[in-house]
Amino acid sequence: MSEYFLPTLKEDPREAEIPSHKLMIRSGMIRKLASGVYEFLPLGWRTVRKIEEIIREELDAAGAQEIVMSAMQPRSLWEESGRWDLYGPELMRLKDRGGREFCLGPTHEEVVTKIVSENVRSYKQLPVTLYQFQMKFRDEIRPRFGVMRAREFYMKDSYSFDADLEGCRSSYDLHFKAYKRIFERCGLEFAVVEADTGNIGGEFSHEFMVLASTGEEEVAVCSCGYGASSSMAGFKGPEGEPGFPEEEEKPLQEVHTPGVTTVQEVSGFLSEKPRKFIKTLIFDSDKGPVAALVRGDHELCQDKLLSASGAKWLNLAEPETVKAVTGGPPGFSGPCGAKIPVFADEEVLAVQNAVSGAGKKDYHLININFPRDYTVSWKGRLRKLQQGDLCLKCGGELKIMRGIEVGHTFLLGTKYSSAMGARFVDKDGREKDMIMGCYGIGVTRVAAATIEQNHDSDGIIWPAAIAPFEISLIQLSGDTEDICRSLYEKLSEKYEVLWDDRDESPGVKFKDAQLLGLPVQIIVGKSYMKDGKLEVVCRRSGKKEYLSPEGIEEKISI
RNA sequence: CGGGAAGUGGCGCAGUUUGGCUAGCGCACCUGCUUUGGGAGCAGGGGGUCGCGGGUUCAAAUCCCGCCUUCCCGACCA
Repeated sequence: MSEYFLPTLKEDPREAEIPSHKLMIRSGMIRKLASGVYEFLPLGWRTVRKIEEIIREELDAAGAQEIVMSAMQPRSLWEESGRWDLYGPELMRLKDRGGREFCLGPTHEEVVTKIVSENVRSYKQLPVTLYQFQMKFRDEIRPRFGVMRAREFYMKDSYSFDADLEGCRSSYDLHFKAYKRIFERCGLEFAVVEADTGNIGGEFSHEFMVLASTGEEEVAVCSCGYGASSSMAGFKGPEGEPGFPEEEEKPLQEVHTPGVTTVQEVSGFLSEKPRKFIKTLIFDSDKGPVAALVRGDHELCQDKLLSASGAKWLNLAEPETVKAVTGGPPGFSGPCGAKIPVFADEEVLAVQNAVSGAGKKDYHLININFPRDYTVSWKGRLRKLQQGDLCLKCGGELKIMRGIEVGHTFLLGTKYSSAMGARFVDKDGREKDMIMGCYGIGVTRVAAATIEQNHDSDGIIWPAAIAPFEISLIQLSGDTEDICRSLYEKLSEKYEVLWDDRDESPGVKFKDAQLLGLPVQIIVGKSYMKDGKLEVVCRRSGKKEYLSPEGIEEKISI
């Protein structure tokens, strides 16, 4: 260790906020070069390679084959798939000296599809699954939390090509199972959830989420095993809602509500519960303005509106647009007499004698009833999941948890193969599009997620499988160098040992050992000088035993 | 991109409000001596364009203008 490049820090770096980020910097795993761009130092890279090796073993066992593709990709390739324009500013673009345009790959569907389409002609050559480890580049809108959301990050991506959907499902399944084993072997507590396919596209997908309070995404999980990302989760509202009995329909009435716009304000002004409100949101989209209705105590899920409307993009409308479409300024929009398509969350329609904006400044309508007073062009699920909602499969209460997305599997279908002409000749002699799947694991993110789940106030507590080393050999007082050297040599035959032979005070060595969090610490000091015993400490439990050095390599378990 | 905060030796910070002596503290680093079980002690020492550029002033880390970088929140709730 006196020769190992391992700069540890006593104090938390100012830039770091969450435990994994602080600890990765303090323990000398990583350093920052620019926002969202990190270097991996020897200790950090060892852990990355451990994770990489676990992934490699499981994917090889599942029949996938490792390759390495270029990080730099020509614009023309991305134009074939249509993503040069679609991917947006997240795509890192550059030009060579001749002015030819390239991007730094954020993912490799285009490249791998080209490779396979150029080299596979017959169903006899299918299925094939290729994977690689590589630095990926995404110009994130806001990099944060160290390597958790970085602009340059190490990723494993694989791609499967099959002759038919059934084959693709089994390729998908092989990956799905391999992923479960990978994350189990890494020692992670995780949930698998049904997820949105986002701009990768495809038929369906699953996210592998490491559960942690610092997670960036919300997921819904049920004790019955069902799990989904919060934007995808199927759910129903809680049963029986006390305080809202069936009511007589009352006549529609306009009330003066000067200057009050938000549900909360109007609710206070009229002494009505938010539950009685119809929140009306006006959006601009590529298909023109649309209105979305959710109950006052609910929140709109924009992803759901996006898929319901079939639009490519949606933005909350500017005040001028709101005025033009509803007749009133923002804050006074309502569903009655709407002239644009209205998308309603199904729970809105059940609200009796509801309150909403009147479509003119400083007025709201009360006693709105469906379908008497307004119509909708679409009804379904638009609102966000919230605490208390019930599982569609078993009726149990869904738990909303935060998670870190470490893996994502997609059944792509023919999206890329048809766009890029990846075809083969099938048994029947006809040319068909290959059916694809793609599968990613954020390797560097796995390292960070592991620390989020495994740390205490002293430092990291590595699961043995991905710890950078397995044993901290801590050499203390004076005359222990020789015994340490022989221990180091003996233990190294079986374990990965980090020998702290630095000329530092005991306190420094203990603190650093706790910080680095290797599973087992072997301390050679007082007890050895006194009665020849080594002190063996488990980092996770803190349990100590005193063992003699003879046959020590057989006596410890990691 | 909108809002907030911040940039001062390697790291963490004070100083800026109210301009003024040689820019300071802790840690780290170097030398020597002592020390050696929970981030050692003493003595000596090295290291700073105070983010960058411009301006105001007799005088700028400090005031003004512009820019850059970093972090946090948001980027959908009418």
